[in-house]
Amino acid sequence: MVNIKDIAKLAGVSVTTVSRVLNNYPYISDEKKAAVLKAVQMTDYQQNMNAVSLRTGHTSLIGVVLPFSHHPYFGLLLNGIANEAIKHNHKLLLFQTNYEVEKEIEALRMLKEKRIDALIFCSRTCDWPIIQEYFPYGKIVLCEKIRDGSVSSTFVDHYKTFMGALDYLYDKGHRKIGYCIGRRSGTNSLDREAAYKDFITKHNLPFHSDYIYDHCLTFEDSIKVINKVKESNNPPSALLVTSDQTAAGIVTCCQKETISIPEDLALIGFDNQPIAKMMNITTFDIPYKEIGKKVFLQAIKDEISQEEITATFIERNTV
Amino acid sequence: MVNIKDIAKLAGVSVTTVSRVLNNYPYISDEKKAAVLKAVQMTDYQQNMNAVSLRTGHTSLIGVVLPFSHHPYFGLLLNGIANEAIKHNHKLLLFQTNYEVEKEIEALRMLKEKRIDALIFCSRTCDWPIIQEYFPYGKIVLCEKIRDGSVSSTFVDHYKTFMGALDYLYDKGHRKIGYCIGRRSGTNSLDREAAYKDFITKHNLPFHSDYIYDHCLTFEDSIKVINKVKESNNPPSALLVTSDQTAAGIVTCCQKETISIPEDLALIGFDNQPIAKMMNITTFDIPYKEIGKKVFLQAIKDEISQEEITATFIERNTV
DNA sequence: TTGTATGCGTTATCAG
DNA sequence: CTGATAACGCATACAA
Repeated sequence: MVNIKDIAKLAGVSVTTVSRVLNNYPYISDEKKAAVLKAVQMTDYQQNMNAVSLRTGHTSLIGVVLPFSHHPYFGLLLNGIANEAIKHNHKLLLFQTNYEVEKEIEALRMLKEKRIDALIFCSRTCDWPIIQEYFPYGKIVLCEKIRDGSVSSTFVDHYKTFMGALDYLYDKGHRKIGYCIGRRSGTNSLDREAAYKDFITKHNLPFHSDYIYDHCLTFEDSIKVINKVKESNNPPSALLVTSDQTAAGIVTCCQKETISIPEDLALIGFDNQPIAKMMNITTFDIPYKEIGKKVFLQAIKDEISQEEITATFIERNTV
Repeated sequence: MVNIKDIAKLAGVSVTTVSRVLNNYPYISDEKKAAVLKAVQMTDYQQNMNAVSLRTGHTSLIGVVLPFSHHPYFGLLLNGIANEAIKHNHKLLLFQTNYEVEKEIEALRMLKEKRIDALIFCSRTCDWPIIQEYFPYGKIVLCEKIRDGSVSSTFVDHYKTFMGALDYLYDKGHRKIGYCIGRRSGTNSLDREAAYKDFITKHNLPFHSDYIYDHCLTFEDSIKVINKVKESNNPPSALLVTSDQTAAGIVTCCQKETISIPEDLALIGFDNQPIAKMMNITTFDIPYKEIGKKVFLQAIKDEISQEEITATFIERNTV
C-alpha cells in the first residue's frame, strides 16, 4: 500500500509538503502542490486514518447509540444527526443496542479506545454511574433531562407533555385513562410515570396498575393492548400511546373488534409520524430532526449545554 | 492518558511483556502477568486502538451499509449480522445511506482508509464498477446474486421466488397481476421485473405499466397504491407486495374503502414480518437472520463464496 | 515556502 | 520466558 513517503518521493518533495497539501495548508507553491496532487492521483493514494488519528488524537467520528434501528422514532432522530454531521465533515458510527447494557458499554469503550471523538445516546439503559466513568474520554451527549449539568443534552420535557395530555383528556371528561409505553425503566418513561401518578393524585382518581401497558413500540404490539382492554371488566376510556406506530395498530385492531374510536376508546399518540396523519390520530408532534441537529452540535462543541424542545399538540380524530 | 509505557514502568516489566499480557500470549510468568494486570486495573488503562490498528493493519471492525435503519427488513438482517459479530469478537459500524451513492462511497472509503476490515452491503445503489474499485482494500460482501465470482454474497433468488408467486396467482385464476416494490433500479428489483416480464410473455398477458407501483416500503406507502387502484378503470385483481409493511397498509386501506380481500384484490407479501402474521397476510418467509449470519461469516473469511437462500411460501388468508 | 527530525502508542523481530 | 529496538504512517516543532 502506498504511503505518504512514496508520494513525497514521486512528487520530488518532502513528506511535510505532502502532508500540507493533503491538509490544505496555505503557503505552498503551486508547482509543488500540483506535483503532489498528481502523485496522489496516479497512485490512488489514501491516508491511513489510523495513523492520522494516532497522531492528531481525534477521528472526526461520532458514535450514535440507539436501541433499535427499526423504529421510526429513531429513524427521524438519526436523520437529523446525519444531516448535521455531513455539514461538519464528520462521520457517524451507529451502535444498535437493543437496550442491552453490554452493548452500550461497548460503545462507551470505543470512546476510551480513541476510536470515536464523542458519543450520542439517543436512549440508554445503563445506569448513570457507568456513563460518568467515561466522561474523561470524550464528549457524551444525551436525549434526556439531566439533573446535574455534567453533560450536554437535548430533551423533551416528558413530564410536562404527558401531564398536558392527561389534563386535556380530563377536560374532555375522561376519568379512566391508561397509557402505553415502550419500557418501564428509561428516564423518559420514569418522567411520564411520575406525571401519571401526580395526575391521578391531583384528581383523586384510583390507580389501576393494569392501565399501564408496556412493551409498546411497534404496530403489532397493539394486539396485546387491545386483548387486555377487551378482557378487562373496567377498561380505560382513553389511552395515551407513546408511539404512533402502536396507536395506529390500536386503531386497526379496534376496527376489527368493533370498538369505536373515540367513543369507546380515545387515543392520543406521540411522535406525529406519517402513519398518524394517515390514520387521523391525535398526537404530539416532536421535532426529532431538530433534536438530532442540536445533539450533534453539542457533540462537537466544547461547552456543555442543555436544550429543551417542546412537543406540539396536533388535534385530529381520535379523542 | 496512560499508555503502555506507563504500565510497563508501574509493573516493573518491559512494554513487550505488557503487550503480551494484553494479547494473551502463552509464555509469561504468573508473577509478571499479575503485576501487569494489577497496573492495568489501577490506572484504568485502555489500549489506544488507533495505534493497535496502525501497527497490526486491521481493526476488528466490520462496516454494514443499509439504506434505512427504520425498515424491519433491515432490522432483522442486522440482527443476524450482529449476533454473529459478537461471537467472533468483532464490532459493527453501521452506515445509513438512504440509497444515496455518495454515502455508499463514504463507507467504501473507510475500507481504503483502513478504518474497517470489511464491508457488508445489505443493499446498494452505486454501480458495480464503483464497488470494484475498492476490492483491493478489504473484503466486500453483498446480498445479491453476483454474476462473476469476484466477491462473496448471500442472496435470495428473487427471480425464482417472484415467478413462483406469479404462477401461484395464475393458477388461482388471476390474470391481472400487479406488484409493489421499493424502488425500480436495485439488482433485486431488476430480477423481479425480469420475472414479471417473462411471466406475462409466457402467458401472453398484456403489459400494464401502471400495474407496477414503486416507492412501496412503509405502511403508509399503501395509500398511494390503493388510490391508484381505485382510480383505475381496469385495476389489478392481485398484487405482489415486496414488503409486508406495505401489504399490511393495503389491508388497512381496503377495509376503509370496502375493497374486500381476497375477493376484490388478492395479496401476497414478502418477509413474513410479525405484522403479516397479525393481519393474516399470505407471504414469503425470508430467513433474514440466517442471511445476516452467513454474510458476516463471509466478511471475515478469506475465501470467496456464494450462498443461496430460499424463501418459503406461507399461505394465509389474502389470496 | 520548504525540509529534517521527532514522536503518537502499539506490536513484531530478534537476540538473549 | 523476557527485553531492546525497529517500524507502522502520519503531523508538527523547529530550523532554514
